[in-house]
Amino acid sequence: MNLKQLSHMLSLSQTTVSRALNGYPEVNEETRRRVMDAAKRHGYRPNPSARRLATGKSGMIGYVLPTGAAVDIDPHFVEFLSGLGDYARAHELDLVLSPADADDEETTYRRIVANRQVDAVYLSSPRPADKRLALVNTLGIPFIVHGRSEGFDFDYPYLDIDNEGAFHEASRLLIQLGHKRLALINGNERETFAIHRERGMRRALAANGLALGERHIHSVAMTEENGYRAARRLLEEVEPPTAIVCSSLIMALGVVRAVRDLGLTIPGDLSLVAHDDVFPWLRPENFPVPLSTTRSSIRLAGARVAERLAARISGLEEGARGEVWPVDLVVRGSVAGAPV
Amino acid sequence: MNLKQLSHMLSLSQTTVSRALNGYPEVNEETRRRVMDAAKRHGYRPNPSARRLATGKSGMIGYVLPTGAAVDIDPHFVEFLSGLGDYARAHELDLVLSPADADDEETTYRRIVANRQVDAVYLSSPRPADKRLALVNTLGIPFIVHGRSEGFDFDYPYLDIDNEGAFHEASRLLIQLGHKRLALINGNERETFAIHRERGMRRALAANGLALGERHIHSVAMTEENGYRAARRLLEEVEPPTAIVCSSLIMALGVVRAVRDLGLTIPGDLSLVAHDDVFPWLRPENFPVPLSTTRSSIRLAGARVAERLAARISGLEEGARGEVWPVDLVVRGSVAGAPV
DNA sequence: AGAGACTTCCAAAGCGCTTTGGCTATTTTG
DNA sequence: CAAAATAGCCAAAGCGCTTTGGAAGTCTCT
Repeated sequence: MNLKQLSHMLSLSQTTVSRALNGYPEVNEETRRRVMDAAKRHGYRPNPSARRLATGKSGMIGYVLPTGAAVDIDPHFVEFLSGLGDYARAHELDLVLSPADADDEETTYRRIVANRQVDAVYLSSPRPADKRLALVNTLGIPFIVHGRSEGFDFDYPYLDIDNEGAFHEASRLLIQLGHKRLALINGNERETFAIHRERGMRRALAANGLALGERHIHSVAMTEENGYRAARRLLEEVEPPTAIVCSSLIMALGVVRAVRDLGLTIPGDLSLVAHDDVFPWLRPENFPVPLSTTRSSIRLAGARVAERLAARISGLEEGARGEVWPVDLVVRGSVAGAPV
Repeated sequence: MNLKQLSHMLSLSQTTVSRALNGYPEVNEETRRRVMDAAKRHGYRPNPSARRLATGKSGMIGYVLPTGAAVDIDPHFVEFLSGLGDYARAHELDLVLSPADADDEETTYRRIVANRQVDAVYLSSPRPADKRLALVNTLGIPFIVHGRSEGFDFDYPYLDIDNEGAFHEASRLLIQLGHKRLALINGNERETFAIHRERGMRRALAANGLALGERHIHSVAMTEENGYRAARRLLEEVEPPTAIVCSSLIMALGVVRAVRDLGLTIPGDLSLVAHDDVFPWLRPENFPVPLSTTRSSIRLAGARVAERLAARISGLEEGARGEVWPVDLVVRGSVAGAPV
């Protein structure tokens, strides 16, 4: 059932039927009703390919997926996606994943924009002065960044959590508990979120006359193994830290293992706080010692990004509005006063 | 730069240029070269929307993503995706994720097929007599199932691992080590992979005059917490199992925690084997006691599915070819002879 | 040399929608 | 009451590609 057939049944022109369906004003309400009715009754659905060709709009949002033998997709991605899907489903928005060589995402961005394959894109894990962001900005496709960049002379729309605030609060708590030697096991130091977290921690330390030693900060890919290694190295120092703040639950697993291997205890010998993106399959309250966390649901962020992308596509949202979500500090058994 | 312009520059018809570019035989090789050259020089890329409308082919593969507030996307998904992307990237294939209400995926399948949004789809986590599979089969869109179903009177193309064989081998090993009370912590019992694993285990037990008691099998969503709970319940029985086979590394984390909580040890009191889909961020060799596993890279499976989908789209693969990959049994420190 | 068979190219008709630029009644306005 | 404005509809021109159905030119064969 296509427009031609439908309009023929109704003895109307394609123009009128199209307009009636798309809510244009220049059509009699009575006529519109007739059209809508017939459309529903016959299950007419405009052919998206045709509509695309005519309008240039695809009804899809895009994401360029960096891939490569050495590239691992962040497990957070799936949770974000989950939230995105929650919103997108209700609006019949599809998501197009365009796999790209991690070393050359530009080509792919250019392609999907030139081809008008998607109406908007979102970027994640941005870095300072991220080239993708500059690119997408000049290409002129609607977009939203999940996270933030730095060092641009233009503004851009983003959704981020208050990473700096979160780690500032976590550190402040530990300091108040008497800890003086804090350490940070962070994510990739080139990503903005990691920079912000470090900044928040340094700020809290500085405010109390403390500092984060060169050796007390590890920036690594967020795997269990890296968490373990970093923790081992930290705890085997001459003057080991008495508290660790860690950028992910997965790394925290490794930290816990290291602590055990060394015959230490949490929170007796070491206080531990980690950031929790809220995975359904790994929860901080179920750690051997319930883990204190800075918590922010990445899933909700996904839903919000989808919502804002939809708004931008339909022109409801404009400009470079940045949105920063506060982060909860959830205190559980893994923190205690500094050992004497 | 569109076809019209390009053909005009070359003083050729659109027909000829189109054919030259698409490798049709009825064009002089000399002409083809000229066309190819000019196309490359001017960076001509056919507009996919137009091509789609004309051919009905979209150059994309689809996946219907079940979503909902209570629905969690499997973390395996991201690894599978990673593999899929590896292949797809090289072939400029994009992946369309269509979020669907988990209780009504049918509507979405029908939509993407009717709209010809994608050239092929893949299904994952199939169940016996899975409705999606029957649907997709009648809708006549090329597809591949990642995993297997059961109870259909038709064949279908799939890629699966030998879950039954894997758990058979794992169980056999444990039995050979003298274990008589084995337990299984499985995934959702309605999914075929879980059924196959249980079957493999039962077969190994039966071959040795043993059985899997009602109470010695838990089928749960694969989270750390569920692994913990199942293990607790198992180990607090009057006659607790001396060996557990577990369907995922994430649940195995919970098992290890339970064992510790109860003051038991691995492998002294309990031998443990888990299935490993090969996550980059959680590796069995890094468990407190290195974990024995049945191993199969889900990432490679993703790449293979993409490859086969591409082959089906282009007509290179036909029929209902099923492909079953063997699974490695990797023995590490978590298994030992049964306690006396 | 003329018929038949290739080879090589082209004009034009789709694909199914949106949108521009009228055209005809009907209503409003001065 | 004529002129102007408005409401409601339509024909046709895109969007940019593929593909059908020739047509013209070149070879081959008898």
